[in-house]
Amino acid sequence: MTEENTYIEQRKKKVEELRSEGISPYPQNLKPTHTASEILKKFDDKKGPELEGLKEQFALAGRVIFLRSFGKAAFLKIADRTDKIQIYIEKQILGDEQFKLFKNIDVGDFIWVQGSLFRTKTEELTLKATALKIATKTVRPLPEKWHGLQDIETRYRQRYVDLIVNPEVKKAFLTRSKVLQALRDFFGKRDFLEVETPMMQPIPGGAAAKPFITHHNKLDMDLYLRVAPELYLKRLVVGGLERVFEVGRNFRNEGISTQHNPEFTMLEFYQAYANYEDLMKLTEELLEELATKTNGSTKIKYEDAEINFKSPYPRLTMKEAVKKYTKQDPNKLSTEKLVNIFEEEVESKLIQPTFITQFPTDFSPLARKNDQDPMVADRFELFIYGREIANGFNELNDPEDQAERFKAQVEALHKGNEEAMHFDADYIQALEIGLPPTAGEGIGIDRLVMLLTNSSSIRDVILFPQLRSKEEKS
RNA sequence: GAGGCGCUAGCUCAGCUGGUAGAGCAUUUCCCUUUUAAGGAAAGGGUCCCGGGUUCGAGCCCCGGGCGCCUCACCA
Repeated sequence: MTEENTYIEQRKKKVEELRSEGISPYPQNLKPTHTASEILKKFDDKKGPELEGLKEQFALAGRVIFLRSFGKAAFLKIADRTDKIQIYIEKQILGDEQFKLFKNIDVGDFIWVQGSLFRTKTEELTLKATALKIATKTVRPLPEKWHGLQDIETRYRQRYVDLIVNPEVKKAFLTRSKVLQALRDFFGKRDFLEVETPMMQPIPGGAAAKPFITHHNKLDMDLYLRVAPELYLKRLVVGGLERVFEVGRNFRNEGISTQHNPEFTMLEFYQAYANYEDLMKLTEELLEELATKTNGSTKIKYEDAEINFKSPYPRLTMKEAVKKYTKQDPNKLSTEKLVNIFEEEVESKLIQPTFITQFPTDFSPLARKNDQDPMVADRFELFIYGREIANGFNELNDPEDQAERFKAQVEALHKGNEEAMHFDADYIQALEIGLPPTAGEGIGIDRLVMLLTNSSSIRDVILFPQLRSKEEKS
């Protein structure tokens, strides 16, 4: 049971009133002929007299988001998926019976209206209703019109309300959708195949992260929610799918923050015969395209910064970056110290898109060693606004080397490092069948969308972010 | 996990030094045929997050708990 209040009681009474008059509060088959934006666009430049000369009738459907009544006339606004448009109601035009029906309508209800167009005294394009139907009677009130819904917790828990009353929220998710569409186009054009690999994996792999565990009853086996699709995607390259990409959810059993949600969306792609330098170039092209398609420009505003996605992006080795941004001599540092100092002192300074290359091999168990310096891997990460956005490298395709790396990981796992990788014998077998020279990359889509929508929290780009459940009273 | 801040009407918020719980919007009723935060008149609406404690008396003070946000830690 949900909690009741006088608002809901009053509106449930209205539902009963409708029923007692033989009107369904939840009817079907009410078809609009137009959308709000179609009408607003098409008649944008038409003056009042021109509109009133039109014989055309327009049927619209949407949610009433605004209502102002004057006794025998009223203005209301309805919102459909495209836009908002004003409706004018007049008793004389609508007739007594329909006007009585209108009196039953509250803000929040869905209605269907038909009528002609005109302009009000203030030149607002408005539909003059000649017919009106209730499409869905609603019983719970929406937040008030000025302040809307501010409470962050309620916004996340009741995203459906947030989407109705906070337009910028809808806009962010439209942008997110555009990003996904654009990146599919981008890889499609380049002959990449979109694939789907298991989210439930018997052996978690592909990233250093603590997995969620679940259980399959019939098989009586534990399964892990994937922390990355990487090892499966490379199996596909072994199988001859030379260019693959997957965009989908990864799950990591870690803390939650403005940068972390337990389930998040990752793009991973693999290209045979490419190397990590090719991928840096590809990444530059991709980000330029995504920024342009979502913001109309390669320059975007993010918090206090202006970020320019125009390529090329500076490339620094990790050691060069430490040298440039700190007072440390990178050659005198241990591998661990180097990485620590990089993370603590350098990352936050990488505001404009910057590639950092040559990561220590010890920290890159799936990456191919550099031919000149086996201590480092041919790997890069892309940082923007101090955040890691992408991670790519030449794939390690030497099965013996990979087996050694797995063994080191398993050792770490046994020492209590819950994020270390497991030994994946089948993956080694796949490498024995043969992975052509390949480079691969992962891009954190949520974090990228944060940048493109100027969102400070990952929760603002995930429709239903993970929250602790509240005590249910039901 | 630690610290800080917050939780009061459907929504947004006020509530002083502990003394009968408030406003705006919204709702209900009445008036109102071109409004743009429409206007006028009246009315109703509260588990002050939860549980203890102190007190003659707690929204306010103390203790414990819940949920959220932020910072840090953790986390590629």
